[in-house]
Amino acid sequence: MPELPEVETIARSLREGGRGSEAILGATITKVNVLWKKSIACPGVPEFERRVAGATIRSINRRGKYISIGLSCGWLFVHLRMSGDLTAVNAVRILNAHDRVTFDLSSQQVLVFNDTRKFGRIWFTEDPALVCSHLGLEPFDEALTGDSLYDLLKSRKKRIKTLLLDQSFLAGIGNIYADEALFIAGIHPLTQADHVTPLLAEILLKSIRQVLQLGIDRNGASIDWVYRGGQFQNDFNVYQRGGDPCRSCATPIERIMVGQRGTHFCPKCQILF
DNA sequence: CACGAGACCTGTTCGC
DNA sequence: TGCGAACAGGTCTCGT
Repeated sequence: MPELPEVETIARSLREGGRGSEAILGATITKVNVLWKKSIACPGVPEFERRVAGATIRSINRRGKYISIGLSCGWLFVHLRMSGDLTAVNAVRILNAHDRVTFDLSSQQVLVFNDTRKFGRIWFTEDPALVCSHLGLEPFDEALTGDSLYDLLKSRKKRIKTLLLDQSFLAGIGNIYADEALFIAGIHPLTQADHVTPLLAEILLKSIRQVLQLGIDRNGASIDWVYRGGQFQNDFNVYQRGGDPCRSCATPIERIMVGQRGTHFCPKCQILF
């Protein structure tokens, strides 16, 4: 499910409360319950439970599509992959279907990792680089400019859509926001990255930031049963609109597969460079 | 280096 | 109505 705006929304909810979550900053983890062992990426489950129990939650942030939770003794990183969710609720709560890991808190709350498809993973580490050193720049990083994006693109032969999904290129963009950003930019998803000119790179960066910011403003997108509360799905121009008329020129939106991902675009508004 | 296929998983939707 | 296929917001690994 979650791309940058959804992960940002979830992290903010845990930090400040909202979207069905309570704020948990300052709480101490009293007990860890691992219900699906594979949800723990590292270290092993016994060590994970032992080391995380007793830790105090000091910070909650986002890096790429990871939620980073700063503890008194290290870091928790949570990647929600396709169907994960992380919420904090009052302790009086019955176990729900697909709950994979729960953290009992001193504040009479429970932090719950729920993940239908079991793709999500949680890491505990003392060294954040171990988990996220492979990530590229944040799309809103001030160091990222039209010029620097052009520099990153000019020697790459990949299709632009594939590159936008590459987390070591930029961190946080997923299938929805890649399609939406390329539509705003007027760039065909199959355009080879090194065909993007400096001017196009400038336009693409603005488009990426525009759709991500709108997504954040709408609390993310909620498409089906997985993630609720977001409203960005009402602003889709192309994603899941195959066959529907383009909002700009009325040409039917096309759907193709790019790198085994459903890809949506307007064949008239988006130019293959 | 770039791409496609397959794996990891469960649930919903679509076509016959 | 039933049933199998296709598809889903992600990422890793392997073969070409």
